[in-house]
Amino acid sequence: MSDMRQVLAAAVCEGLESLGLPVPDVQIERPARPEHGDWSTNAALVLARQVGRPPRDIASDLATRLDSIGVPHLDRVEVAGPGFVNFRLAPTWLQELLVDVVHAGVAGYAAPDLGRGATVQVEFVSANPTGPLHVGNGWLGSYGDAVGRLLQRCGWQVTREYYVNDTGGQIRSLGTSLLARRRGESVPEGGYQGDYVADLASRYSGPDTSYPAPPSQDDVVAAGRWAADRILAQIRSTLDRMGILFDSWYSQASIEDGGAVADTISLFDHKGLCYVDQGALMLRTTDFGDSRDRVLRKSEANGGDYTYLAGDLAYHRNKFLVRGFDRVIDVFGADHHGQVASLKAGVEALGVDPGRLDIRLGQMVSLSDGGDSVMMSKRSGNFVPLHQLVDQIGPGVTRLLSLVSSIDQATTVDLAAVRSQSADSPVYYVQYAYARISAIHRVRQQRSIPLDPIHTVQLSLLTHQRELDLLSGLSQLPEVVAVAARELAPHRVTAWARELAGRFHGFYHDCRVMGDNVDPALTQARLWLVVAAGIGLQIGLALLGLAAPETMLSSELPEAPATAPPDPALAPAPASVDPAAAPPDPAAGTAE
RNA sequence: GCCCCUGUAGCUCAGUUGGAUAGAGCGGCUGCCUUCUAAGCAGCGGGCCGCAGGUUCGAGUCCUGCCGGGGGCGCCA
Repeated sequence: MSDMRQVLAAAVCEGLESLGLPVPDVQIERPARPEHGDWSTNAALVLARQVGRPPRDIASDLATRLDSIGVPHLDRVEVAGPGFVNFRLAPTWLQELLVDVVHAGVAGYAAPDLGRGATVQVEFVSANPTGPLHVGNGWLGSYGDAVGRLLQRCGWQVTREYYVNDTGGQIRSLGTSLLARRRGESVPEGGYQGDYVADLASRYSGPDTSYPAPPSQDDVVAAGRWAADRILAQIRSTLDRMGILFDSWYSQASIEDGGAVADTISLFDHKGLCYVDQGALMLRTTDFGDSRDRVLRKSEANGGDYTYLAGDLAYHRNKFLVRGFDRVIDVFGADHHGQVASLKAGVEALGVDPGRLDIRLGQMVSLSDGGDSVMMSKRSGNFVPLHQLVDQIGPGVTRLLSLVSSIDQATTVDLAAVRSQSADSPVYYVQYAYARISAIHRVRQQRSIPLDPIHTVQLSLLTHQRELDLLSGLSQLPEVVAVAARELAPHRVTAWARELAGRFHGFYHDCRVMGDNVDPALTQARLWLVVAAGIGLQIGLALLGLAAPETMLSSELPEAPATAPPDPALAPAPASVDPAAAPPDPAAGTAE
């Protein structure tokens, strides 16, 4: 596998050393403008001050030296601008890359082993089962899911987990609301007002509370748990539709019932980190950077229950010390910002290196409908549920919409605009490119055109700018995947996939693969280029959790696009292509 | 008051550890289907990258200060 950046970096180092110059942090970058070459380095600019010579002098010395070193594929070295050294490569570079892509296949290309088998738990969504998911849950859901796919591709052992908050006051409140509805009474202040509660109440066959006596605590909890189970099933089904998958659903009640909260607190106590203040049991989180100490167990006057933090720390003790994850990523909404400092402090108090805990806050998603903002309040029951949006625009469009921008960016979803533009969604742009690739392979088979083994094909015929642009796009995927995984930023993959689809459409338009006017040798080269583009798109689409459809007929475009559910089989689909032998089925392994 | 995120084209957003003349989609206008799907391609128009300083050979990107937007600072979860 030829990593051009490394090859060039090594050459630049060698060149500088042979000139007797110090070797700085050599940066090899891809210039934005084609006239600046395929790659460039700023080494001369960085060195200028240190050495006390004009940057262009250094650059031109370096350029002549590099010319004589004999770097593979290097066509020309030029000095430009304030002192850049620009590299222009021969097309052989990209033709060789094509072979690399085909050999590596979907499973092997752009799969840097960054995790080296370390375990990572990604916890996300974790919405309370007291009502349907809202759109914001969906956004962070596809984010967490995509992060899981990315890390998995990059050599981590990933566990995606939903923490089910199935205990405590919210469940009681849900039970109270349910029973009130069942008796035909209005839901009490602070209860859950949504229609789904009335709906559930009509189906609840629990204790008959139609008699005047008030329901007991047991009745309330039983009703609440019953309702939470039903709601959780709905949540699951919505997430399934969007291809947001979990390996584990972890019950908060199971933690509390197992006594883990008490165990965790006694662990703190043994370390001398606890004290009692006004009847409440406190944890010295200020010892670990928090702005104030936090309550673990409320005073008797306040009910004497454990706080949410105590449960959360027990849960994190479970993650790090019981299940032993090397790394934990918590994906929260920005409205949980207030708990970050105490959670991090508490984890450190457990004796865990806080660097192993990564808390990612997703900024808020707000909705508007043609300019009027739409409120989202679960308790009032006045909000747009995620499943409704999915019904309207389809899971694929919803999913990609949530993966185009960074989660650091607060977004406003204009429902009116999204509905009217869903047919123009970038997801179709990318999927259509894949469908075109599939169509080319279908037609090839229909016309009984053979696909010769790649080592017998004249890839040097691939010199059209469109062909080279497409290959250049493919060459960027490994670094895009690596950066996206490092920054936990799947939207970078989205940007790449759109870009690559664009390059493919351009190629498709200008470069006919098969036909009477096309030299058969060129057909062969282009067919392999199409195979490679398909591999790249499959990788990108799988990372984003989107289907790679073999056909998209415009007659099926109508107003309500019913996108097939995304591939549940996760990232690297096992569609390896044997480059030496038979023609591949471009869509193998990405079935629905 | 303090903490986190953020301000880029009419709208929604990209912009790779600071790189050369800032990009895409949508919307507007104009061309291109006898060929492997026009859900496509090509072109035109659209910008004081919130403002002001600073660091640097070089700042949309880093630092400081203002201005604007969102979120958070519970014995709630």
